[in-house]
Amino acid sequence: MRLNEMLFVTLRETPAEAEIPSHQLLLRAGYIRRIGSGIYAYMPLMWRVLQKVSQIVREEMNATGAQECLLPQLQPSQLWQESGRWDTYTKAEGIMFSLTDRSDRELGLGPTHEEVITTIARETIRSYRQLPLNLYQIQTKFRDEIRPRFGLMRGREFIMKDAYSFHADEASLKRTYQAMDQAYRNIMTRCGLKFRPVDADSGAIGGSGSQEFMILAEAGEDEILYTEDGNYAANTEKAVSLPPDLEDSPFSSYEKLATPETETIAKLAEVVKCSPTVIVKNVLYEVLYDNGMTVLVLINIRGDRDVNEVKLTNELTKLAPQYKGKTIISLTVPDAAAQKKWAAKDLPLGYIAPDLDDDYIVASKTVAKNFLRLVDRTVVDAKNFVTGANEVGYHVVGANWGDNFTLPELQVDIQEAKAGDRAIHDPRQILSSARGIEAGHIFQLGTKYSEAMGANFTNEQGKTEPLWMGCYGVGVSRMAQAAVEQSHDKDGIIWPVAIAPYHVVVIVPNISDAEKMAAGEKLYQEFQQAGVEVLFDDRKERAGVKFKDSELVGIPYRVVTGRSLSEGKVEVVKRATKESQDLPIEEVVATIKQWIEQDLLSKE
RNA sequence: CGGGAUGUAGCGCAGCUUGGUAGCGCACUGCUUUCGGGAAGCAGGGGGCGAAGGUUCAAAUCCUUUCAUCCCGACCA
Repeated sequence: MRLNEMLFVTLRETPAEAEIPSHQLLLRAGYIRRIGSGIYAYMPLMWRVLQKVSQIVREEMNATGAQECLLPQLQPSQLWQESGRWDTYTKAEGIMFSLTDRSDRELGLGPTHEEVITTIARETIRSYRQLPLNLYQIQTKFRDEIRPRFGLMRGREFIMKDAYSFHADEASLKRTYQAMDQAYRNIMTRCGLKFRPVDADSGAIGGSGSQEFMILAEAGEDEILYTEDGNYAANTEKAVSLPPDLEDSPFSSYEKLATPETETIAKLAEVVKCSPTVIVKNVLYEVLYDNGMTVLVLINIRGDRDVNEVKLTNELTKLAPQYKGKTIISLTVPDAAAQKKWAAKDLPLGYIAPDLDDDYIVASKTVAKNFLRLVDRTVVDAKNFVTGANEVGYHVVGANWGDNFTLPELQVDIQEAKAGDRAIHDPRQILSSARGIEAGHIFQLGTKYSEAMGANFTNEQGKTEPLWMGCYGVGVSRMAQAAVEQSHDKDGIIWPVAIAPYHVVVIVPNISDAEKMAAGEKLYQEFQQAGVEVLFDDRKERAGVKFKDSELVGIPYRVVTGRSLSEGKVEVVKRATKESQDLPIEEVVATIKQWIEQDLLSKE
């Protein structure tokens, strides 16, 4: 491609809207343009990058025997009502754009495609003989994100590869899950990315096991906890750990103490002179289920630990049937306004005890009359602990379960693991923290959707059974930006060769120099004939502008028909290292072609 | 949804306090010189200040409403 004929606009200054390097660089180098919040146009160079990423994804998927297809983005609400996700996706998480057509039919713009694919499966899969199957597509997804951010990192419209597999039994599902795990590792590696697979929460997609592929970068939205031995890595949302040991309580007898102005754990620990680990913290949450039922949740957890709301949400979802609900609409710490709706009297905030009386709640048809009491495992064995006295300005010390408070029956793990905690698999290993960008996520769905939607097959024994399913996603556009986040310098982008929009840029420093222009033109033709993806900078610009642009845009190899031309040589510069050398003009094409081939091979 | 901030030319910004009819840098157009690290000079073109309403002789500037965008938080009392 000749730059002179291309829509090629770079910016000298960073647009104010961009915060992180990858977003700034993609805008400055002219790869993307913002059209609305979380909505971007992919310009010609970006589209080439996205197609390269897609092609790598496609090759790795095909290699596992998966088949590519294309599913509709416009999806009837009926399908989502069958799976039970219409309400959660349009109301609770509010992540699905929904619309009504001229005949008053409700439709959603596909944020994901389990419903569609399951419909197809139930209509077409009859027998175990057709299994296993794995169907995938690469397509634009729509999600009404709460807060779109960082350019392509979290957009409301983005490109995703999603795959869905169907199986006769769990063992077959696990085999495909393993194959996908390997395919995803291959994809990330081939794209030149540093990544880490981690245990993950399944979220609203549901199902049992799931794993995320995190691209390591400081700007990542997720925190990863891992051990140096390589045997454990998990998203903080999901991570389990052994907290630091309990310290001995300085109290041996039960006593009520005046502790004015000790609403926070830090202040309390200072005033009563004890470690936060001997404090039992009591946290109040308010959960709203999909049937309109509000339940107040009282959690007892160790003073030095925080509640992991993802874990809590999972526990509360399990308990939903108890309140005749199916899913959670919202989970909040009730503020003063929220408390007014159900509190019979002022709560002793900051001084709540595990036995906070249920008469604080004004029960009604929509508010459960008792607190849902959950105790985190961190305080089940607490001895002589410190906790609130249900009276502003007072705490109790030397308390024990059984003697002073009833240990709640529901014992759960809802503490948030932190860097520095010990690992469960080997307590000698300490968890370290890193930040990552979630680029891929694979799930073992099990029979959740097939059961809900009646997608059955006949097994070898002639029995009707629900299909086992898995689903597997890759954020294609997110991965492309993540690559920039991971690979850039002060001058611009440094694309991994495998996903660079072009491999070589031929620069003529001054197009009015006929000899240099002719040499550039000849090289451009030769690169093309050799099948090398080449850009030709034949613009009427000064040399400095062309050099700056080539670095900003991040083309891996630069060839300059410049000063050394008189000796029959051209300058070749590697973008990543800025390493420069003069090569005889007749050897350049073959040499660079070989470098590119090596670059691509070494990643496979 | 809450909090913070910002909307003035394609991009980055000034001007608003103290109303007087829009400006700077980059980019863009033409010419001259320059020509391997975002050139210099000269001459140009483009916006009516996010939108709507109001106050006023007069509004980017003051008031009201509204829309959009960005950032932080979605949290333990």
